[in-house]
Amino acid sequence: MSHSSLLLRYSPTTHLSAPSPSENKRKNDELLESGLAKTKRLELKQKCSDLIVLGLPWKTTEQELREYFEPFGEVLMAQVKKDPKSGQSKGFGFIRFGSFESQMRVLSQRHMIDGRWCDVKIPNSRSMEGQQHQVPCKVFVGRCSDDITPDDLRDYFGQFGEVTDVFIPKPFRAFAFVTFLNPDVAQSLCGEDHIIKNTSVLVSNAAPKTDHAARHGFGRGHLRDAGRPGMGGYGPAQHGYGSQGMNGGWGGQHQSGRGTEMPNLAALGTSLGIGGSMGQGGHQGMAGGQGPNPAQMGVGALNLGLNPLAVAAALNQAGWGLLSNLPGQSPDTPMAYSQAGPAPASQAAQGPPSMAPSSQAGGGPAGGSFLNWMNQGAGAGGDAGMPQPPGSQPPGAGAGWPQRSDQKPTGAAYNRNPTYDV
DNA sequence: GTTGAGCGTT
Repeated sequence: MSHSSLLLRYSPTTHLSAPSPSENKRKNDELLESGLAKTKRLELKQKCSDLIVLGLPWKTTEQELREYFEPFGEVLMAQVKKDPKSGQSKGFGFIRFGSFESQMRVLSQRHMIDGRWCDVKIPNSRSMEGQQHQVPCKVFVGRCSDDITPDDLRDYFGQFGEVTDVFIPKPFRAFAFVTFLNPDVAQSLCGEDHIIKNTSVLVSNAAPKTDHAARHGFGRGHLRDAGRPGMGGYGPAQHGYGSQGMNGGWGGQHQSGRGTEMPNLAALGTSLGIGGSMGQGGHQGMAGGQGPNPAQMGVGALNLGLNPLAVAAALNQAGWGLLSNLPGQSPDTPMAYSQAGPAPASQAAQGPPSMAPSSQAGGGPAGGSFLNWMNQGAGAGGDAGMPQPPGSQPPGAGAGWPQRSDQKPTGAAYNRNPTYDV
């Protein structure tokens, strides 16, 4: 199924069980609420944070660092970490942008600074924060009867949107988890009663996993009620996208080996507004060797000139888990995006290696990487939309990463084998 | 005066 058809099919009002008038009112409230939550989600997601710049030349000064990044937008802070005694640079620094758009733009590519390729990332000290704002794709299904199978749940909930995972604890505990591709679908179902196999089940928010120790021992005793493990449920808790813990969050894996609770491209599409608009690469207007001025590019995801795949990759490395190693993913979903994006003419040669499961070996730079491919413009002409400060685009770039003899490939771009986490 | 994966004295 294509992504677009999924979105078209999604309707918050499509439910089998007829809601009572009072339920309808509540439903309206919830829709309102969900809108607010969505807004908040957006705000949370668009907060700037400091960015770490790895791989700086020893000689690069803070002034030079700032000057390099200024074409991307207002630079609020630029610092090069140095040894206090010698004053010698440690080879990395931090920058802070005034706008999220600038941040995204910078995160989505590598940077040639003073002759070295540098990686810009969300620093580890901050990367967990993003995970607290993840959108729950998973719902809790309470009051399950013991004759409801995973397939039953998959079939039933499949009418609302693509189901990416189903989990029924064993031994039987009268509840289950269903994960949707689209977090909006998941949210739209929360608080509703549904009838499956003549059983009325209650759908509510899946609580973040916070207490691994308790779960380990099948800690039924500490559950607040038999139908609701952990905290959350629906209601006021819907306001809170931030999970309490730094670990777990919304990303329970259920030991199923194909965890899909992380935010995905569908979430991106709905919350950043880029879904279904993957056109022909970047803005041609940015092409040309002139000094780019990314700050003048339109704001709003649709006008960012960002390749959605690039955004996904950026968010991924920003700790939002959009891409991950999921060897067990269904084979059809990635294609929905690979088709939507600009198809590289020579995709076999320079497409994201992760598209091909066979390219997992080693995880080295051989054959490039997703980010690699992305930064080449993700295909013909795609990099026209990427700001390329003077000097950042070496001659011949686009045919592959420049491989400097004195600089080995660094960072996640080479260590990962991202596959689409959708 | 060297180095090249990492993660921020305040």
